[in-house]
Amino acid sequence: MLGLFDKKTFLRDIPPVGRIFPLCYHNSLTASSQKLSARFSAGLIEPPDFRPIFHEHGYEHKPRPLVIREDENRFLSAGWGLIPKWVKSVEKANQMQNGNLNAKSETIFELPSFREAILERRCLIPSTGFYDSKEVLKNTYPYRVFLIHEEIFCLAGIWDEWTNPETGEVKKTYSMLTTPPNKKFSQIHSRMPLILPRKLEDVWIDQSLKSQKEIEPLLQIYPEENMDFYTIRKFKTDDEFDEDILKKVDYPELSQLELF
DNA sequence: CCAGACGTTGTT
DNA sequence: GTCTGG
DNA sequence: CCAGACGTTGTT
DNA sequence: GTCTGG
Repeated sequence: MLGLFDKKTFLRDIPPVGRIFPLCYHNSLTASSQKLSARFSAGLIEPPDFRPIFHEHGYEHKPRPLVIREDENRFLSAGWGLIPKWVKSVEKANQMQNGNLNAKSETIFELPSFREAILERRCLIPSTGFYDSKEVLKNTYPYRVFLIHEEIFCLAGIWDEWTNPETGEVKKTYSMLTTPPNKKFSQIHSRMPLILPRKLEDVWIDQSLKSQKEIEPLLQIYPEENMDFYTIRKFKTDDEFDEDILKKVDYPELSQLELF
């Protein structure tokens, strides 16, 4: 039974321990900087070389514009995946960044990585649609998800600043909050980004809110009525500026499966 | 006290 | 930085 | 992005 | 080489 024969059979027949499942980590921001400035009443966009992003992939950690409030709104350039300021090594920082693409809204006030940021450093993550994949029979089908009545909307984020102990470089990073899905979204995924109703955008980045009691009521599951989605082509690497990711693509076998 | 973790996802 | 486990 | 896997058999 | 998972 045991011995030479058969480690691999054993591993395959038992659910893999620690198997990791997909997170929410594909986004887009296809608006021009003029449009973004107008939408958020903020000048000079950061990063200064911003151009519309058709497919942003979280594990690339590329700086992109967020919106924060100081005296007035302003853009802040940060990379996806929050590195807490207390992380001591570059190696740990990289690991941590990969693990912190999302922050679960249900536990965000307790966890060491997030509890200070949720009280003090909330940000808007402007988006023109995010992407998520549905898994069916071991295949993945990517979807574009968007709001029917709002070309540009905001996902809830928190951010932090970390100093690289080797180079002294200061890095700004952020996490995207997640919630359970609404009924419609649960067709494709079990977790959903926290979409902020437009009326709550100002409140979210209001720095005078500093307690769990005030902030917790903002962590709501976005209602499905204003959301829609459709299937798109599979993701590729280096397709950040490839606008055909926006196009609807049908998967006949998926439509077949959905009949049952 | 010191060392090590600090996170996300879902349940074949 | 702060908490947990040994 | 990077790291790691990448296969076969039959069915309690 | 290419795909998947994190």
